[in-house]
Amino acid sequence: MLMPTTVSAITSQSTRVACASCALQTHCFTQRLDTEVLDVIEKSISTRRVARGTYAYRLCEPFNALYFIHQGFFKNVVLNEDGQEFITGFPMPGDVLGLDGCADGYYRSQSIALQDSTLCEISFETLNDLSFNYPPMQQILHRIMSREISRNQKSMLMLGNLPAEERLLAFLQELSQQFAMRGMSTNDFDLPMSRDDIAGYLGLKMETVSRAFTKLHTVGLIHVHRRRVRIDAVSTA
Amino acid sequence: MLMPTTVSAITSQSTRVACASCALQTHCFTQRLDTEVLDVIEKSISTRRVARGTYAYRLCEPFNALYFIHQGFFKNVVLNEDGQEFITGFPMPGDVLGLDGCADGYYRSQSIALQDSTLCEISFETLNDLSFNYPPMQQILHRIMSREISRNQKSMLMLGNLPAEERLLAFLQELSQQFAMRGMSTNDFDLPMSRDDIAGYLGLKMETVSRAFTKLHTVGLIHVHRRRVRIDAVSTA
DNA sequence: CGCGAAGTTGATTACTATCAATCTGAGTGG
DNA sequence: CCACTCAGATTGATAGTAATCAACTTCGCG
Repeated sequence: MLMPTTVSAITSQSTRVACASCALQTHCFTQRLDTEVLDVIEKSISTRRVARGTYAYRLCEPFNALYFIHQGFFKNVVLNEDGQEFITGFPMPGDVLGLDGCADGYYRSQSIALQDSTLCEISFETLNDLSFNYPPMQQILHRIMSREISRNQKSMLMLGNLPAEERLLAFLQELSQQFAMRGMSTNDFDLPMSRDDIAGYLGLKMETVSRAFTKLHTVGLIHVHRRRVRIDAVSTA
Repeated sequence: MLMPTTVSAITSQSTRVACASCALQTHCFTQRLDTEVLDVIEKSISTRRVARGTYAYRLCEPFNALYFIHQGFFKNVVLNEDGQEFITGFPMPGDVLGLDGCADGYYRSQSIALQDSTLCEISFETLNDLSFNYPPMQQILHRIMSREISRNQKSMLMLGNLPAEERLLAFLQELSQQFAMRGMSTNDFDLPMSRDDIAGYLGLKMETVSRAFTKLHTVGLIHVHRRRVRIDAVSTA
C-alpha cells in the first residue's frame, strides 16, 4: 500500500525507508536493494525539515552526513573570494546533497532550500558501515559521485559554448528531463527558482535571462509567464 | 634508495608500486597505505604508455579501470552533439583519469595525452577487492571523487564570472599551485597545452587567449614567450 | 630554404553587461 | 474591496567585451 507523501506522514518509518531506497534507486536503477540493507537504513536514517530560504548545509561546516532530498528544491552555491555567488545546480527529490564535503571533511559549497523541503539524512559513519557489510553499496556510492562529475562536466560545456538563448533553452530541456525521470509534468511546469538564480547558474545576468525568455517565447519555442513555463520546442538532444 | 623515474625504469615493480601509492597519497595525504595493501597493488597494477596525441580512454568505451598518471600531461575532453569539443581539465602526474566512467559503465568523456606519457592502470575489479579487504581504501576513493567534484565546481565559478584576462590569470595561478603540490617549478614553467586548448578550457577563443596573454605581459603581471611562462603577480587567492 | 603548425595582431561585428525606468502580481492593512 | 507596498520581472538605451574574419609573424623541421 502506498503511503501518502504528505508532510505529516514523513515521520513514519516506512516512508522514511521508502525515501532513502527510492533515492538510491533513482541513481542506480539497475540495482535493487536487499531487504537486509533496507533494515539497516531504516535504523540509521533520520528526517529533517528545511524551511524555504534556509540552509541544508553551509560553507565550511564539518561534513558528517549525506542528504537525500525527499521533497522540495534546492540551489547549490559556491562563493568566490569576493563573496560573489555562483550556482552549480538545482538538486531535486531523489538527488543527493553534500557530496563535495567528502573530500576534506568540510563543505566547500552550501545548499539553500527554494521551498519548504524535507531531507533524509544518513550519517557518513552509517554509510561506511553499510559499504563494509554490503559491498554493492560502495559501487552505488561511486556511481552517484561519478554521475555528479559527468553532470558538472556537461554544465561546463553548456556554459562555455552556447549563446544566452540556446543556453536557457538547454537549461529548460535539462530540467524537463529531470522532471520526466521523476514522473512529474515535463512540458508544463512551475520553475522553482528565480530569474536571478537561473542567471547565476547559466553564468549570465538576470536581465539577459529575462530577455532570453522573452525571445524564446516570441519565436514560439516556449510559452512563459512569470515562473510558469510550457515547452513547445522539440528537444534536439 | 630512490629509483630514477626514467622511461626505461618504469617497468620495475618497485617503481610501479611507488607510482600508485604516491598517486593515492597525493590525493589523501593524511593517510599512509599499509604495506599489505601495497602488496595487493603491486600484484594487480600494470603500466601503459600513451604517445602524444593518442587517447588514454575514448568516449563510449566500456569502463573497467582507473588510471593514475605517472608521467606526462593530458587533456580531458567532452563533446556536444555537434562534435564541438570542450576541455574540462588538464590532469597531471598523480591525478586520476576516468572517474566519470564509473557512473554508467562507459566513458562520457575522453582523455588525450599532451606529451608522451605513462599511466598506472588499476582495474575496477581490483579496486573493489581492495575496498572490500581494506576499508580505508573506499574512503580514499570517495575523497578522490569528491575532490574532482569540488574542483569542477570551482572551474564553473571561474568560467561564469571572470573577464578573459582575469580568467587566464586564475588559470595560470591554479596551474602554478598544482605544480607546487608536485614539487615542480611554480613561477617559471612551460605550458604543456596549446593556446587553443587553454581557450577550450576557459570557454574562450584562441585569439582572445592570445590577447589576454599579451595584455598580462604588457601590464607586468606575467612574462610570456610562446609556451614559456613566468608569473610575477602575487596570487590573490 | 621552404613549408606548415602555432601564435599574434588588426578591424569589424555581435553579443552581453550595465544602468535606469517601468511593470506586474502577491501580500498587507485600512 | 481597494489602495499601498515591495520584490521579482521586464524593457530600453548605451557601453564594454569577446567573437569573427583576415592578414601576418614566428619557430621547428625536413
